[in-house]
Parts: sequence; structure tokens; C-alpha cells
Amino acid sequence: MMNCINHGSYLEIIPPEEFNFDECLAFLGRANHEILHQLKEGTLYKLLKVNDSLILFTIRNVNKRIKVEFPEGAPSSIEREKVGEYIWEWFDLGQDLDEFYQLASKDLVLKDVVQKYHGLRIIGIPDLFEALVWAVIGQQINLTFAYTLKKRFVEQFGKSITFEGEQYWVFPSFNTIANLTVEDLKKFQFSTRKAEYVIGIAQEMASGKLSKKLLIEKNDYDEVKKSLMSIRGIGAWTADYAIMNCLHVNTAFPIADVGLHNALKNVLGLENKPTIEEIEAYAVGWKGWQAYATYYLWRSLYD
DNA sequence: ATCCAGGAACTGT
DNA sequence: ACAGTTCATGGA
Repeated sequence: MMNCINHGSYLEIIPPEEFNFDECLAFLGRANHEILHQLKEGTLYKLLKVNDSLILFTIRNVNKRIKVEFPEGAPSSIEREKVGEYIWEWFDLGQDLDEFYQLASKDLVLKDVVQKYHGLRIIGIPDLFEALVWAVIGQQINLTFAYTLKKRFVEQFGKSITFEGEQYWVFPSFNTIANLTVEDLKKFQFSTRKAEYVIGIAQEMASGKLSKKLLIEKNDYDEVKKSLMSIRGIGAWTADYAIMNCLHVNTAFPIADVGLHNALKNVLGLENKPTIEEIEAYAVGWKGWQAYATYYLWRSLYD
């Protein structure tokens, strides 16, 4: 299913028709505090851990294709393949958005945003630990501070390489975090709760009780959500956030999300943020595509 | 100062 | 099952 040509020194990914690389970059570029990727003049830089090696790659748009290069020299063929798979999943390129666009073009709430950001895809978080930790960090604090906490977390416990004077980071492994104490994280302004949640999730994954593979095997949205919510620190919002960003399930719907509420308020020109009941009413026509509806509405917050 | 932030657990009914 | 309270900290 992945449409990727391995040229040896570089990769060429052929995205599906409904894809706009610039829209995706616009979304990625919204977070100027982001530490896990960098955007320079239309080129995206990212460091990826493949087995035990750290691979730096760049991606940019060349003739409607995604060109992937390796500034430090091309890794092995298998590693290049892994990088291609990562990008394919990261940009959710396996998704056929036709049905969503059909549905959204007739929806009063979504009509304008899907037209405006056409070709945008859910730029996910393929790593389950990263997806869950990022969601927990973001719980009930402003995004600016959330990025600050994430930066400290990554710079303290992640790995990095330096290339042409810039440092590139990969997210910490759950094995590293599983061995920390709450105090280790409180030093970086994590609250006691957040520290407990993050370490608990790491331990759950280190023990093998929680993994992306196990969740995928459930192959059922409700089961996956229930399973995630049984973990301390993961409520409905965090579960849906991870399900939409990591497992690419389009029925995931973080309906309590404040960003979604603000987006709806703006898009609809409301006086106040809508209630959950009102959002449920707006969303009756989004069935099967709640995650994409949410994502496009999030995108509208960054204009 | 004051309100709130891409919530969740806990407590009491 | 449901509603109210507490947690924690920085941004605007």
C-alpha cells in the first residue's frame, strides 16, 4: 500500500491525490517551540530512531512528490524503507479522503474549512508512547507551556545528534522513563500528577502490557478506548487524542477538547463556546470522520 | 490579580 | 450514574 520509490541515496514518496504538502507544513510550522522536527525554507528536518540508529532525514515537495533525503548519508536499504513507512504513516497517506470531502462539502460547519485546507492530513504521532505522553503533558495547561514541558522532557531524557550546528532530537524511550521517580520530572515543572501519569504509562509499556501492536490487534474503537482509559491518567480526551493521532482511527472524537470548542466558536461566529450537547448535534453528519473533522477545525485556529 | 488552559481523579450523593 | 471538587502551573 505504501507508494514509495527507493532510489538508493534518496526516497520518493508518491502521495495520494487528495494531498497538499504545503498545508501539512503549515500545520507543522504552527508550533514554533516544537523540538521533534524543524522547518526551514520548505524543507522539514526530522530525526528518527530505527532499531538502534538515529537517522536524520529531510523531506520536501518536488513535483507533487515527497522527496526524502539523508543529509548525513544514506542509511541501509532496510532503514530507508523504515523511514518511508514512518513518513507514510506520519502524514496519514494511506487514507482515502474522498468520502470525508463528500460528506464535509454538504456540512454547514465543515464546508468552508475543508475547502480552505484541502489536502491537509492528520499529521499524527506514530509512536504510541510519544502520543500518550504528549497528550498527558497537554492536559489542562496552555499549549505554550505544554511545548516548554515537552522540550525539557525531550532534552533531558531523549537522544540527539548535531548536524551543521543544529541539534535534532528523538523522543525518550519508555524504558528510560519507566525508571524515573516523580521527583525527577517535578524538577522540570511537571505537576505530581503529570509525573505519575507519564511514569505510569512508561512502566505499562515497559512491562509489555501496553503497546501499539496490542491495541491494533483489538481492531475495535470501543475496546481500544476502554483499554486505554483503564490506565491512570488517560481519560476520554487523552484516549481519543491517541487513537486519532497514533492509531489513525477516524471515528475517534476528542469532543471535550478546548481547541475544538474554540474552533467551533470561531467558525460559527458563536457568542460562547458550544456545549457538548451542541457539538454532538453539529457532529451527527460527521459519522466515520470525526477525527478528520476535528483536525480541520484545529487547523482553523492557526490562521 | 484573575481567568483559563488541546483534563483526570477523587469524593459524595 | 452523575455532579461538584481538587489538583498544579504558567500564559494572557
